[in-house]
Amino acid sequence: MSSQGFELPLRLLLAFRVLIDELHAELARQGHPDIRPMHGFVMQAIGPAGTTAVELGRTLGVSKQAAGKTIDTLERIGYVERSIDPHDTRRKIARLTPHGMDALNRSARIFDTLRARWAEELGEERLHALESDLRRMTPDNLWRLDIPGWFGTL
Amino acid sequence: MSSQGFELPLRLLLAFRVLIDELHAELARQGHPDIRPMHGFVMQAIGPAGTTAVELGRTLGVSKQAAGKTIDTLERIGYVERSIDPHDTRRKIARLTPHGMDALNRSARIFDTLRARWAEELGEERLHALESDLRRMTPDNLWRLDIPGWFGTL
DNA sequence: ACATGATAGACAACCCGGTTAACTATATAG
DNA sequence: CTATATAGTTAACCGGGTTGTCTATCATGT
Repeated sequence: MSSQGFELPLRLLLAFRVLIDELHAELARQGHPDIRPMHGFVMQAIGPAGTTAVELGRTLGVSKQAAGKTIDTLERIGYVERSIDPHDTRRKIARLTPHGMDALNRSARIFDTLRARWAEELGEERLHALESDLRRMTPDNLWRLDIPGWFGTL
Repeated sequence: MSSQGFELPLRLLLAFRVLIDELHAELARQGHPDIRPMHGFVMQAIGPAGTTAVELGRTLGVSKQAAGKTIDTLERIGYVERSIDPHDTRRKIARLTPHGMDALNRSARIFDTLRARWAEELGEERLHALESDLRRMTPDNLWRLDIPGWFGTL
């Protein structure tokens, strides 16, 4: 009895949170104290070419309003800037500022070093197997989960 | 470049969400459509003996007010009931109702079958290795993470 | 050239799960 | 008996979501 089944999902969440927490501790040390856990993923989704609220909402699987709000806050704290699309004055393209790109680059590097620590701890083979197993059990598209509000709410 | 480092945390989150989503789809089919993703974990934390808001807050690592609110909603939807502690009339002990215990038991069974599906897909050895690796990389205490608000916010 | 329909964005009201601060009521220790 | 600690409640707020409604612009067909 006692259902060890709870163990698996909890460990997955915990592992995620541990990585995210270490990332943000390090990001804070490196000059990005204001950034919030999802901002890195959002900026990753914005990409180098920039995007609009509607597009961002589609790729993240949230409403355009939610995406718009997130862009608002990223703009407010200086990680994103908006400009109107000259070809379609309805559209406002959100692009990463240098500060935003810096955060994204640092996030990537920090994640890489965290992964390296895991590789050290578990061995590269074990870690590789873990990643491959996780890929097997999760959808192809990392972003679009088709679970409403999967971002931000348990 | 291109930092495969994002892959690991995202896959962990995704895997968690996939399990949670399947759990709640099945729970809804089995007569618990109103339950929310964290409620299962909260009820697990409440335990068979019941608990108070302050205690629950401590074990979950959230404020007593947050714990109290969660108990409020669980009470409203009929999964928990409160009664004053005769030995200390300040305390209100929240206990699972039969409906709540039913949800908890079903959750445990569903998680077990989901885990079994993973074992089928990956092989018991691989899954075991995965669980053991996750344990290696995460804190001992599954509940108390000491990340403020780790529940519910990315 | 113009009416019509689709699309982008903004705004409001709300939900959920968190936070801190301030308060009441009870218990306990000196 | 007083002082302090504790349990619970309430209120105001935040971050990230939702839906609904509205305006402005674009694109298309007659």
